[in-house]
Amino acid sequence: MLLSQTVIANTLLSSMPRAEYVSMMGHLELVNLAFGDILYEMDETIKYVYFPNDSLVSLLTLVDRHHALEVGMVGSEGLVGVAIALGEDQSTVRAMVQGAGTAMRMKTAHFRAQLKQSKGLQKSVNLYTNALMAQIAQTAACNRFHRVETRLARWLLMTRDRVGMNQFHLTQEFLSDMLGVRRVGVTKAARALKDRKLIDYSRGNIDILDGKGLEHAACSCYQLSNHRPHVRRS
Amino acid sequence: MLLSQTVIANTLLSSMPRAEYVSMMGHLELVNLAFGDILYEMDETIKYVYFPNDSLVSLLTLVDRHHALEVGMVGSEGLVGVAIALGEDQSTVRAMVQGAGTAMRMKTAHFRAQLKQSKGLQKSVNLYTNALMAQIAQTAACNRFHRVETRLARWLLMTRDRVGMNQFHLTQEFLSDMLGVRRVGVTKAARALKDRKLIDYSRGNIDILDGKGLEHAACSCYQLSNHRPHVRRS
DNA sequence: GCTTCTCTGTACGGTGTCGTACATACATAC
DNA sequence: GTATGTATGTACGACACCGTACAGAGAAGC
Repeated sequence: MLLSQTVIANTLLSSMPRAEYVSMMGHLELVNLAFGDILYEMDETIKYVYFPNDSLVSLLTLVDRHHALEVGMVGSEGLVGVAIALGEDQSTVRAMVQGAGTAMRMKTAHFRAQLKQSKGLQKSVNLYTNALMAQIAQTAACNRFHRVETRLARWLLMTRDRVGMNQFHLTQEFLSDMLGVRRVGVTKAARALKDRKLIDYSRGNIDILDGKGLEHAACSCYQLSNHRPHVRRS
Repeated sequence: MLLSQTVIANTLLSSMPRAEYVSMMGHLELVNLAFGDILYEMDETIKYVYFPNDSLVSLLTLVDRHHALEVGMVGSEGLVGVAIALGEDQSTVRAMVQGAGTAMRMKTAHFRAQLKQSKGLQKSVNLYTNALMAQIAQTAACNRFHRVETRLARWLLMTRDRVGMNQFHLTQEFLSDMLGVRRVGVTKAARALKDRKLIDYSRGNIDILDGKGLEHAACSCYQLSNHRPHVRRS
């Protein structure tokens, strides 16, 4: 793996003024994130903030000890642990690795110190926080009004955009916790998309066959929650 | 109305160091907010940030031109327009006055200038932003998993806590946009709560008869999204 | 080969909400 | 008092999803 290439894969970091980035490099640590890793639990103290490179992290809200629901998705465009930038020590959500890969991580104390002296980082993080908030709000409405099949399509597209590939490994059991539905509900929705030749899958290996078609099958929330942050941040 | 009393009703402002507050007083303007006023529309430029005193503001996400859903509720514990503090000029939600009353408002440019020189304000606003984000995430899950009757109970309690009274005026038509359900759905849920002697109402005049009982009828989300921010912020 | 485990598919009654239409009750204005 | 408008209540078929149970099908271990 080319370290120099990996280091700047996170756009929040790569878009920083060079001088600022250099000043924080010493505290950045490259780590491998494995599928299923829990970066932190709900109400748990945050020790590190993570800047995903090619990894992908889900933010989950847990309810009634039974149900889980994804409220946000963080890839190379963002950071995990915005609460730290907002002065809070604990997470209000579970952060779980949904796509294996690498990330840069930094101790919370160092991150806060860096934020104080780095205007560029501050600005990027703030804008990202706002975009994440918008994503969460959009997801909330989407989960309320749209059908599982539609939401699944949106979810797959958002994942594709962040991992940058049309194939990835995710079981239906896992997806049911993301979408907040039964596993059987995922089966039916996935089956429908498969029958329409938009995707293919087998034992967790998902393949997006027709991206354009899948976008058409997804709800308008995809356009909003996914593209808007990118446009705005530049 | 006693002005001096009204001015410090917003806890975000009243909890600031006195010196800082004095320095921003000149730019704070006392305004009356009427029920139904739209402070700003989705994707609209934010001209003022608002610090509600006894007023209450709903943050709504709009979907498919049909549906509306409340994702956040802002009373005297917060401010409307956190996006400004995060460096964004436009709102990603609609902000609508749900409870008439007064608020302090400030031009966005002044607010940003003030933020730069006032550490206390910065800290308060950041912590509130985090609490709001947690509220939105919790609401997202609640809307997904809990029934209308349960959510209505929670919503009424949250409103009560913010207006500080057991009576307020809200039609079922209005409530349907808050909860993201049909008006008829609200009727059935409200009727059930009425039959249980937890609330009473007539033509929009809602009266909470049994607060404790209503808390029992509400979901656990009420405890979390409502109380946690208060505990944390102090 | 066989067993075991994981992942996916199918079935079925139950229920919460939807969309729509219409009826009743109260409030206000004239 | 009558008319009009607003708020609430009732009805009914449709449907998306639930909870649960069980059956196949592919992968991995022995």
